[in-house]
Amino acid sequence: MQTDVACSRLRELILGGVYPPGARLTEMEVAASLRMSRTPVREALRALAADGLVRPAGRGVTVVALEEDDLDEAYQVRGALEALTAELAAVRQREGRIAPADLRALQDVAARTAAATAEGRLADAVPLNRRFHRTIAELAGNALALRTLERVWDQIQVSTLRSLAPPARHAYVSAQHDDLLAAITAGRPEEAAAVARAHVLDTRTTTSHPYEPSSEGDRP
Amino acid sequence: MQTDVACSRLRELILGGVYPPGARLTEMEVAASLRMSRTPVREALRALAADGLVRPAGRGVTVVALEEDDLDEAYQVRGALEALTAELAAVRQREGRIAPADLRALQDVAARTAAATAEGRLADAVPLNRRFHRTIAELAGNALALRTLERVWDQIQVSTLRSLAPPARHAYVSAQHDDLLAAITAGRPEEAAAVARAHVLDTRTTTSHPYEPSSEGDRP
DNA sequence: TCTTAGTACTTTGCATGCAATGCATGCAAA
DNA sequence: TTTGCATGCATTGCATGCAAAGTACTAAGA
Repeated sequence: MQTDVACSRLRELILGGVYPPGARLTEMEVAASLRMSRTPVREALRALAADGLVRPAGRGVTVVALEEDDLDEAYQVRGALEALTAELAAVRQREGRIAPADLRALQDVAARTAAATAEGRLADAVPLNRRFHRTIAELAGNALALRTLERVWDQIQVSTLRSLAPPARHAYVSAQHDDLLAAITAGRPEEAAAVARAHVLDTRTTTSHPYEPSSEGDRP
Repeated sequence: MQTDVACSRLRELILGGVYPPGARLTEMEVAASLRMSRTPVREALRALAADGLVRPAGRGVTVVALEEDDLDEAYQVRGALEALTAELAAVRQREGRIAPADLRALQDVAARTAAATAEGRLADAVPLNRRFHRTIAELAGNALALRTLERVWDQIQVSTLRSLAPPARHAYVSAQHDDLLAAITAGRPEEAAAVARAHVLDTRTTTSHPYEPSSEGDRP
């Protein structure tokens, strides 16, 4: 269907930064550029709004641009959910319910992430990093958690397109990934949960705050 | 707008059990009964699908009917998120950032929930119970967590309409609520998180499994 | 120059028509 | 009795027209 086409196409464009945070989209514009009528575009925009990628802003919609406070919230939710998925994955591993091939695939992704990170290939490292986290969520066997996390990841990704991770922290991040991988591989749920959450919150504090929010009036 | 009307009206009907889990809805039916054209109905159905209340099923959509496995997943996510909101609420309380009036409102809801529960007024107790949990999530000050939890609560509510909580556990539930309230009031984040999560998972195990799923083909 | 009111235009929201799709029903044949 | 197929119909997907609502711009008055 055209609606799905519009949806995935727009998602790519937004996540790719072609439509940057704050950009305004109108039905007619998008319909013209995608060469379809307004109806499917309309539905696609509503779907993206439900996913939190755009939000209605008077006339039309704007690409979501999370404030610092919103990013804090997003990372808190992400931390809680990734702690859950890491824990569940570790439990499954402990109970022998994770196929060796799947575990090896995870280790492989981790290794490639570390390599890309170490060599400074950010264009590779960023998607690999996300894939590492997603693979864990898949191993957890909780589809709802996975879907929910995808939403949160998307929102965070859009709002942090400009500020790619500072290279100085890369070794540190890799070490955290290793710890998480080890906890899961060894089947230690509590440790996996704690490491995952700490890693996510750490990512927040080291990636962010280009300026201090200094308590100004922040009601939209 | 009519779309919003259709959306909230349908949400009521579904959460109220008028359209029971598994019920099939077609655009034309709904449009006729709500006396509007198919276009806003169509958008409303898509919005509900994004919220997980209905899902596309061949022609039209069906009201979501979570399997036991799906309910397990939903409760896991709910547990993780409510642990987060309880923790955040306790932190805010500890830091004196919760208005005394808000805290009293929470205590009030807790008391009314306990009363309704003790007196067996299930019709009151169920919405009050949800309101208790929602009030905590509101106190946490994390809008994303609140929105996400609303989604999960909705899905759970739809799928557990028939099986109202077994009366035998009511005293137990009230005790757990008291513990949670106490941990938040005293500003003890770790304890609040642990109690909240345990309470949610406990709700799952005591509310559910009317029959053992015993691995039969269970497509309706 | 600043403010205000009026007007015109952009853009959305909804309805409806048309075409396409997929499912059900019935019939025929094995 | 069952399987295969064809036909008809219910239902959706998309386009377009029209009306309403909000916004921006212009002009006039203070």
